[in-house]
Amino acid sequence: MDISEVAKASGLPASTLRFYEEKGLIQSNGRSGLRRLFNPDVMDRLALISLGRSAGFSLDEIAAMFTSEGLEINRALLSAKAEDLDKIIKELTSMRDGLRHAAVCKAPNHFECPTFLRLLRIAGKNRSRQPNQLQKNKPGRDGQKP
Amino acid sequence: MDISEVAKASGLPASTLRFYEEKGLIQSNGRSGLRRLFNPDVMDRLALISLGRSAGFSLDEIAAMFTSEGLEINRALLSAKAEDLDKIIKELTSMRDGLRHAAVCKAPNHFECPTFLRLLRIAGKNRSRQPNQLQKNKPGRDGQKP
DNA sequence: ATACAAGTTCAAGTTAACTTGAGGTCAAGG
DNA sequence: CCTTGACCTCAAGTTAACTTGAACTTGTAT
Repeated sequence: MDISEVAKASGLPASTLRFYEEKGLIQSNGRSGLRRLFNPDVMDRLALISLGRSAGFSLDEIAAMFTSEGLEINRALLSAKAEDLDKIIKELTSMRDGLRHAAVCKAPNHFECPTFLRLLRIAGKNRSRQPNQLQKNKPGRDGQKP
Repeated sequence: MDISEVAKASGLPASTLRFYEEKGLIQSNGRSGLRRLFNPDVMDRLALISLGRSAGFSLDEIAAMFTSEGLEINRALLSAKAEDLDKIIKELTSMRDGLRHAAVCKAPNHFECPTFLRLLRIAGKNRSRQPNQLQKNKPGRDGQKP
């Protein structure tokens, strides 16, 4: 596959694929002239990277999991991450419920609403987590220029 | 309250509080000499900011919710965010389960495990989300220098 | 044969959310 | 009075994860 095929199939811009290669997250297996050639199973790697990112691993952490012999995941690390995720899920669930409530709450302002305040208190307990930013919808930023 | 009290109570370094003030996320209500004085209810604000961050809002989005008259949340936005969260929760749940499985999976490598592959496919569907990075454990970085 | 779209490299730019550093101020204690 | 520590400002630095731009090369279509 050439880079644009991989880009298309993965939804990632070519620049990201090059960047990932440079980081050692994926490999191209040879060139045709200058052009990288990718083995189709790079798609699995990319899926795995995507998974890892979604699960909160940094690219460096993911790279560390892909040791020399393909993929060799540290099982303890997986378990630990699963537990992290579980915690996050519980918090997000509280927040979702809190948000849903706040959206329909009749109190004159949210600080007078006991439900909302309870939510705040839950959120307050977990100050240790960094953002999980959602992608901004910058229009037309897909790696293809018009 | 002076800034160090707020810092202590909130767990945030003073530099972050100043930064938040500059961004308009919190206000100090006056000075004693140079020093900022904070009204105790800044703590509620901070809790709300923490909540917002955890729920995936950027600081700018949060700032936009705190309109002139204290906090005046756009209810439609809240609902929308609740739905976003719900989606994220579902995905994270799949991932958590997938990770738990992978951690104990007997297959010689994860690509031969159908459960893991199913997980990959789930993760693959959701390439639009940015990381939710967990805080690195940099030791001794708490805003207090020795 | 030549144009050109699609590759390539490498360095530098971007964004969010802070942090760090240099240099300055002030109130209280010795 | 003078030192000290906690605070201040403002500019610049940091990190992750990419993106952009400039300048160059190449396979393919005309």
